[in-house]
Formats: sequence, structure tokens, C-alpha cells
Amino acid sequence: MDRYDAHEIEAKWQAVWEDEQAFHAADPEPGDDKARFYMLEMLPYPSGQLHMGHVLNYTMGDVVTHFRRRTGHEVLRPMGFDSFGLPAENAAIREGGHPLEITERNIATITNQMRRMGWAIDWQRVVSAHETTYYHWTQWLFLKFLEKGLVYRKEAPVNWCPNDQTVLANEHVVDGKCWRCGAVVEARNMAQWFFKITAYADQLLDDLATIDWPERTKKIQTNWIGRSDGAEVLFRVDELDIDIAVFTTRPDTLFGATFFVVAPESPLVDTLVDGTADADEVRAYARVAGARPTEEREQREKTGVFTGRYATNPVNGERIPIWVADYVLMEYGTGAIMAVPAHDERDAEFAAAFALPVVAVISEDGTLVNSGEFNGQEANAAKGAIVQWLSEHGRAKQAINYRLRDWSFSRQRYWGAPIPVVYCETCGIVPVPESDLPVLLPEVEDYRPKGKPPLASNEEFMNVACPSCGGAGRREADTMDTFVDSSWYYLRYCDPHNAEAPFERRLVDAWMPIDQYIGGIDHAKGHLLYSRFFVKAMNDWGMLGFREPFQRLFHQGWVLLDGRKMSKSQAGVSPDELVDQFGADAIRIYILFQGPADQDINWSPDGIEPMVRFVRRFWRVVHEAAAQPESPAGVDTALARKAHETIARVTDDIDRRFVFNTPIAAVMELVNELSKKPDDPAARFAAETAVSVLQPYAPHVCEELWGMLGKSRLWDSPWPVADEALLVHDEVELVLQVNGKVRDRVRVPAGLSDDELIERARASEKVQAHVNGGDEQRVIVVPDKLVNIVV
RNA sequence: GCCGAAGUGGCGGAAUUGGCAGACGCGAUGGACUCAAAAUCCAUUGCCCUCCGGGGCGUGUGGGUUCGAUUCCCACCUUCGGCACCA
Repeated sequence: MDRYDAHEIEAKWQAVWEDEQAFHAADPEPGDDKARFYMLEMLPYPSGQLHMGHVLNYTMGDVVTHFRRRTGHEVLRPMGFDSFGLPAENAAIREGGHPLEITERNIATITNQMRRMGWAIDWQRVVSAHETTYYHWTQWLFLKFLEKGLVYRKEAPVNWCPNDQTVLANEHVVDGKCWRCGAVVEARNMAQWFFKITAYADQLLDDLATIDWPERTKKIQTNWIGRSDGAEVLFRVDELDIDIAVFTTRPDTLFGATFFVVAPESPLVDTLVDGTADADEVRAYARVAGARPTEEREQREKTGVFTGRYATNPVNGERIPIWVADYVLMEYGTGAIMAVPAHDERDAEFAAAFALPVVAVISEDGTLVNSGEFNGQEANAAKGAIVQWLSEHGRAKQAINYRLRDWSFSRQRYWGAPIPVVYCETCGIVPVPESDLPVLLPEVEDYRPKGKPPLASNEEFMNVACPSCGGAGRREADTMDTFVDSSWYYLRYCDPHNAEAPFERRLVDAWMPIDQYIGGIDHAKGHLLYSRFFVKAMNDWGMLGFREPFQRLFHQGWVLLDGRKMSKSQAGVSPDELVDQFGADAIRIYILFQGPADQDINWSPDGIEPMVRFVRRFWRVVHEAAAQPESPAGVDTALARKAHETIARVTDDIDRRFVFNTPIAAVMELVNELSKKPDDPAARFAAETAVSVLQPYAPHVCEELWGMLGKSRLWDSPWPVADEALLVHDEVELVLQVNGKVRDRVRVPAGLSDDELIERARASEKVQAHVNGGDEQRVIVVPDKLVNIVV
């Protein structure tokens, strides 16, 4: 028997797969009816090397890829690099090189790491965001969104990261900090580009019901979109002869509105105070309060000033004072509220601070009081009734508000796709014509951020003729957020070399939506929301024929080092070093055997050595079995049954349950059984089965053993099918309970009647001892499993 | 504050539809092989008691439903995650 040499075997089969392009997915032919499966894991940022978190992610995807291939699917399993953007650029700054050079070096390193892990990737479809052949179409899509009115430029308060020196999307501010670098984010007013994702808020919410995603992820998106159903109610300011609208989710409390509040940034402030005695004072407050940094504003100590004006409550005609206070936000609703201190905590605090009246309108039993003709109605029913009554008088309408904001995606950084527009003094903002794409990212010496976009100081890039009038124009100097690149990369994989269009609809429709997507839950409200938005928009324009990109989603857990997420450069845990030391197969088994793949793993190398031992033992036991004669077809021994049971368990675990640790345990059990029965007539069959079902986990050693068993091309061989007849046991262990406690176990033939089973139970001495002559109250029988005697 | 997820041996974890708690692996203990070690193999291994037959307890805590609960229900504790002056 040859000694098991992981490195020799792994290099050998990796070379074969490379030569054959074994995992290349064939393009769909028009009219073919192949079963297809699109398996995708989130693509890596090439800001360093792979770490064990990637190894978990991609090994899991690899098991699914092999399993689906071998169960008759044409599987698309591509790979690419999210190579534009902050992660890669910051890596370049850290290492003191140019982003292009650093990025491409990292891509080469990661590619090599991926090959050494033996992952079944279609290497002919590699896509990198920074390649002109890719960002050409990112720019093309930008123009399309612009043309469709789903992209706009606006001066708005945005999140500025003082460390990364760029604007951040709301999605990437966590607890007021930049999610990448942790710096406290500042509010700044800047002209920025936005995707109008809010236009799809409802669909993004409703269509969650159509996809198979973890509930917690749907919850995150639901919270983030933050839909509130309510009403818009008009309050009249008689002196000025104007109406002010407020949004409320509690129209049932309208009779309890005792004052009215306007946000300090609201343009209404000026209108309201014009000509009042304290106008200057109010304006001064509004100016200071409106400019206050967000963190300070969240201090919750209520501040505000009375405007001197009154609004009329449309339900009862009461005149209530209008205040300006910074606890009301301009961004949400209408920037003005009716305040009901009796039933809103914030309004209550404000009323307490400024001695404003409080009128309760809902009693303890949940019905309305002090509410005129609505008294006695149940609060929820009253909501509709009051809005109905008001709308008949033209003073209210049903309304919906969202928390979701438009996606700000322009970045004041170098390493990204240039935004293809030109500013012209005569024509304004002019899109670059499609025929002039791509707008190439110029090579600049000094790409570092300095508070203004680095491209702005490149005169050669900036100065361009206006595409519309031919006069002097200036290019947009901001670049696109890397999340724009990753919002459509999975579509490009379907048609990666298309030079005429981002993709051909026929190809995308054949593969999409993605059957299984795997990636970190940290992308729940960013990438996963943006991508859904992109697909919905493109579907509306007829570019593709589906409305959701990711049909099934799974989040792998983190690989933690000392309780923290692993980063790309942790000493001693580089996949390369581990492969050098233990071999790829052992690493692959190790990372999936640690526990359920959606659970965090505390990194410790201690678990790897046992997996190496298992692979060696597996190797030895299969070699011993190979010396045995072929197992006869339909061989029926306990070992044969164990093998069939293993097939059934592994298949069900991967296919239906989507768990990856227990199949390894099942194969270990089979190998243990086999090692105890080396002469069993089913020994060879058991060995073949173990090799076959372990192949998705350890493709190299299994391929080698498959060859040793006289077979070839396991990666292309059909997945084994368990013989149903041999899954049924003819003898079962019957559990005997007395009063619900296990007292004995006996082996009985399968399929006995209830009466026969009770007979066996009564015959047990141990059962008799516990029944101890007591009266049988009741006997519960679970056929082939259990008898419970209650005395 | 609102919403959600999770809590099982010394450790990672298993138990799929309410039916044998602890599969599989680690670690530990004892033994075989060896001059010795490594590797390998065998046995034991939830806790407590034991006259070695067995008995009691046990899945975060306290209740409940049930013949029977890690699994279902209620309350609570702890940890983690999302949202949060969002009207």
C-alpha cells in the first residue's frame, strides 16, 4: 500500500482539473432543457490574502457545487474579485504601492490559494471590477439608471468619514461610525450622486415573501426599509392662510394633540416667524439647532422655542401653539409633527420641559375618551374612522412613510469606476455618450485622498469637450462606490466576455436567479439590498426576466480569533501554511466539521491534526477493502445497510437540510464499521460508498482512492442512490418504558403489531420489576420504536 | 425602548415530525505493541450514589401542557444581532 501523500495527490488532481477545465459551465443552448444550478459565494476583496473565513465560505460552496454536479445539474460556479474601492485602495496605501499593482498582485495570490484548496471553480469566467471590460458596463448601467430617472445628483447632508476622506452610504454607518475604519462619521452638506432606491421600497419589502432567505436577514431588511403606515393630516395656520401637513401613525390620538412642532431645518420656520415679535430669536435657535452634529442632537435633552403662531387641529378646531424643536427630524415624514404628550414619550418629555398641557384621549381599556363623537371606539378602529372623517372634509389621507433613504454612491476617492458625466456651463450635467465608454480611470501618481477627489487635480482627465454643445466641460471627479460594482457582478458571470452589452438576456435568464448564494450577514442591508434593487430596475426595463437575484441565501459564520473576526493577515492561520502542513483535503474537512456552518467558529489549529489522522485512516481502510473481491449486486449485510444509510443521510443533509458537519460524522461511522469488518462481502461496496460521498469534501484523496478502486472521474460520476429496501431494518430495538422512564431495551423483529409489542414489554423482567404489580392505567405504543406502560 | 436569534458533558458539537439525550470528533484515564518514543490498535469516559445487580439526577432558571419535552406554551436570566428622538 502506498503511503498517503497529500501534496503529491492534490497537485496531481489539480493539474488534471486545470488541463481539462473540468469545472467550466457550458453556455445554455437555445431550447436545451438541462437542469441548471447557479452556485455563488460572495466574491472576495483582493485587499490581502484569503483567511480561514473564506476557506469556510468557499469550501461549503464547493461541497454544494460537487453535489449538484453529481446529481445531474449543469453547475455555474464562478469566481471574481471586488477589486475596486476602499478595501483595495486602503491596502495599497498601507503597503505603499499603486492600487492597480497591489490589487493585481493580490488577485494572483488569491487565485493561487484557491487552486491549492482544490475548489471547483469555472476559471474561464473570472471577473474583476477594476478591469475596463467590466467597469465599462458598470458605467453603462449608471447611464441607464440616469436615463430612467433612478440616479440623481443633489446637495444633501451626507455621512463624511474623516479618516477615509469620503462620503459613506447610510448603510455603512454603524453606530455613527464608519463600518470599515471605525472613525466617527461627520454630517456634511455636499452635492452627491444618489440611486433612487426608495422608489422600490415597497417592492423590496413585499418581495421578501418570495425568496428563501434566513428570517433574521429579512428582518434586518424590513427594519432598514422601515415602512410605517399612517395618515397625512393637514393643520391650518389661520393667520398665514396656509396648511401644514404632518405624518402620523396614530390618528386615533388626534384629539390629544396639544402642541405642534416643526424641525429647525424646515423652510416652514421662516414662513412661520416672518413678522412675529420674536422672529430673530426663533431663527437663531433654528440655525444653531439645525447645524448641531447628529450625536449631540441625539442627547435627548429637549430644546425648542415657541414661534408665536398657532395651528388649528382639524378634528376639534382647537388652536395649538407651534414650536420649533430639534427632536423633530427634517428627513422623516414632513418635518413637522402634531405632539400628543399623553401618548408619546418624546412629546411627553417636551411638554414636561416647557409646561405644555397634556390631554389623555385613550383610556386604560383601549377606547377613546375626550374625542368627541369618537368616544368609546376601540383605538385601532378609531384610526380608520378618524382618517375617513377627515378625508371627507379634505383634511387627511392615508399615507406611508419609509425609513429607507436613497443610496449615496459617489466617493471622493481614486480607486473606482469614474462616473460618466460632464459638467458644462451651458448644458448642465451631460451624460457621456455610450459610444465614448468606458471613461478610463487615468493612472495618477498621487492617488491618496486629500478631502477632495484625487481625479479633480488631473487636468488632462478633467478637461473635456461637452458631448452636447462641444464647449468646454469638466468631468465628474468622484468615482463610484464599490457596492455599485458588486450590485451586478453575478449577472456578468453568465456572459463574462460580452463586448457589446453587460450581458445577453438569454444567458442571464437561463442561469438566474442564483439557486444558492452564500456570504456574510454583514451584507444584509447593503449589498443584498442594492442587488435586489438593481435586478428589479433592470427587470422593469426588460433587460432580464426575473425580479429577485438570490433565490436561496445562507450566511456562513465567522471564524473568530480571540473572539474577533479574523483579518487577512493573522500569523499562523494563513491557508497556505496550513495546506503546506496538513494538505487541502484535511483543511476542507476540518473547517466544515467544526459545527453548523452558519455558526461562528473559534479558531484553533488543534482540530486539524485529528482530521489528518482521519484521512490517513480512511486511506488505509479503503486500501484494505480494495483487496477484497467486488461486492455482489444487492449485497445485504449489516455493513451494506450501513453504507446505504450513509448515502441517505449524507444526501439528505446536503440536499434538504443544508448542513455540512454531520455528513462527515456519517462517513466516519461507516469507516469505523468497515474497519471492524474487513472481510465482509460488502466491504468493497462500503469503501466505494465512503469514497463517493466524501468526494465533495475531500475531492483529491477521494479521486485517488476511486482510481485505486479501479474507477475513474469521480468528479463526473453520478451521486450514489440508497437502496430503499436496504434502509428498512428487519430487526429493531424496542425501547420499554414504565411511566415514561426507560427501563429496558429489547431487539424485536420489525413490523410487529401493537399487541405483540405490548406482549414483549410485559415479558421483560426489568419492566415487571418497575410495574411491581401496579395496575396498568394505559399503554402507549409507537410501532417499531417504543412501548410505555403507565401504572 | 421595539424586533429577532441563541443557551446541551472538561471542549467542538449530535438528536431531522413530541418518543433511547450526548452520535461523530477532541481531550482524559487504563491497557497492547516498542529498548523507548511517535504512529497505530483495544477499553472506559455526563454527574452523583452503589452491596457492581442497579438506583437517582441531568439539555440556562422557574412553571405549564403531555403517558412522554433539548423539542410545544408562559415567565424570567444571560449572550449575541438589527432598529431607535422615525412621529
